Amino acid sequence: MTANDAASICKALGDPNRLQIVRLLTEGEQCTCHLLGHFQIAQPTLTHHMRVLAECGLLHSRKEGRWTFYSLDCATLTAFRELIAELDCSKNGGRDERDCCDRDM
Amino acid sequence: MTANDAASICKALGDPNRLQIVRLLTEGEQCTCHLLGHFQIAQPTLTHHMRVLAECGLLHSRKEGRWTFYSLDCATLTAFRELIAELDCSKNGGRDERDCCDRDM
DNA sequence: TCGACATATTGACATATATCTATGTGTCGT
DNA sequence: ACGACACATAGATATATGTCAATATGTCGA
Repeated sequence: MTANDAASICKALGDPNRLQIVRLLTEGEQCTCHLLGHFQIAQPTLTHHMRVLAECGLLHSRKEGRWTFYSLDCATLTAFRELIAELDCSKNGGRDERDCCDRDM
Repeated sequence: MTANDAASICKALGDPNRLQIVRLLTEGEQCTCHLLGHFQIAQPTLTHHMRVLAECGLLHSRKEGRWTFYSLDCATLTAFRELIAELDCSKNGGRDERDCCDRDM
């Protein structure tokens, strides 16, 4: 996963509704109409959010009759979780101040 | 950390430049001018990005003479990492299809 | 076949965002 | 005191985004 891929996923998760959608999907595959019951948004708005989540690779969709079932793309989500997990702060404060502009620019 | 806090952080990390800034800061505290050397953006643009990252709690800033040093807020970052780590996909496909609209809406 | 249902698409709109130039503010060295 | 430096703020602009109403598409049951 490239840094740009990760940024796209972060951007997708940057809307509270979309983050909640992903959290709901951790419980398993769900159809649009079921998800819709959890939000105060119109149906086309939810479809828009599902598209954003799908375009960055976070979702699978599957049609069955009238319904569309969405589920998390485990490979993408796992790669993303690992990238975020690498953002550690254990080195905070360890940088020598003399490394500021006088030396580096 | 509330879901809205997490969404704000995701939104902040949803810009490729800002995600890279956070990655650079995992190496330790750095001043604006040093960070600026890594990007093709104007200085006010970088300041804008630093403000976005600070407003969602990801950064500390410290002034020393002419310089402003930024570092990661370890508490916020850790809480965020844990929330993202909880987005697992092990239950994918476990939902009974009969649970769709007929039953739930 | 017909109507109800589930979802997708389109188009519009208000707001948010990333970026820049110009300028302001505070600090340091001389 | 003065100029250079590091950074912040203000204002402008083009683009992106979240939302909805209206409509289209495809499916199912009667």
